[in-house]
Amino acid sequence: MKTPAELTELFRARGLKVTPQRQAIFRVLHGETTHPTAEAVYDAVSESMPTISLRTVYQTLNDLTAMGEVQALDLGTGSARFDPNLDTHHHLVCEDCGRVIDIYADATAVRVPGAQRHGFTINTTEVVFRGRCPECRDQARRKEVHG
Amino acid sequence: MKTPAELTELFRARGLKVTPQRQAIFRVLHGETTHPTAEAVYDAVSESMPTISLRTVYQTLNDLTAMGEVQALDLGTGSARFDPNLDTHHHLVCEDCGRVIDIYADATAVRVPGAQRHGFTINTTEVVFRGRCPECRDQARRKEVHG
DNA sequence: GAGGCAGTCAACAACGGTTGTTGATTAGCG
DNA sequence: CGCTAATCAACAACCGTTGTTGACTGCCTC
Repeated sequence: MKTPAELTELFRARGLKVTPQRQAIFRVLHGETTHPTAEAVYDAVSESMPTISLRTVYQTLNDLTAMGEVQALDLGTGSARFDPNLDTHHHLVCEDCGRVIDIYADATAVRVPGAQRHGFTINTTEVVFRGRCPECRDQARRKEVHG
Repeated sequence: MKTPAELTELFRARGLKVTPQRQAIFRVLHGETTHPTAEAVYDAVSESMPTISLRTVYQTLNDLTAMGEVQALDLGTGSARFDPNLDTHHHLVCEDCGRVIDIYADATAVRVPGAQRHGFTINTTEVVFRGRCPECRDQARRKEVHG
């Protein structure tokens, strides 16, 4: 994603004010690779700015999403996740803990055969790999042994 | 998906009773290709059985899901959708109206490169194509003209 | 064919994630 | 400097889904 400085410019250009809260959110998101939920962003920002409200975090994340600077993901983990990675990529999701990992795999070969297109205009192709992360697998195995 | 008769057997084998409500749900789902929401199933069943409760529909759909006889899909359309199609297939989703269409496309070539696997055990690979159905596209165009 | 118990019902509450609202306060930026 | 957006706290509400209760029904086994 863009740097906090670049986002600052963008917000100003859009007539949006660049508040300390927003800057703090920019900083948290920048370089983030864990696809945090709004709640997670809120927690992270709260460390340096304990008075920020969850409401404000949602607001700013939605602004960023509307501007296309982050991507909102619904991966069926209960809550939306915000992905600062704008490169074309896919996702690997742990079915237990909900952890999300970026995957760079070529999916250009996967197309909808014309006969099945039903007149749709197709905009995006997402691939979601689901499975279990090592931690959750170990935990499950440990449970089995003890059960 | 299995026929109502086969599902009846399965339910009995599991010690679950085959009530008229459940049979009505079986009948609605059988041959269904529209990936209905629980609400939609409820509406459909209500026609022949006006006293059925939404609660019961959820219960039975969850039972069927647990038994692997339908697949619960979260495609980011706000509510879960139930897919009676158990063949390996993918989905085409209208970003406007949420309509879902089954897609048979070969995605076996799409794999997670080993280096990116992070030790995950990968169980499934879902491909979701997003776009607009003809109806929603026309509607959007009409709006543009008038706007 | 009768009884036990799963299933169902209605009605209601509650959940979790997210958004709306209000009214007061703060502070960015032209 | 002042306009106005942004924020805050506190609360309510939304939607889809699940839990609960207590009474009733009817499937299925024996």
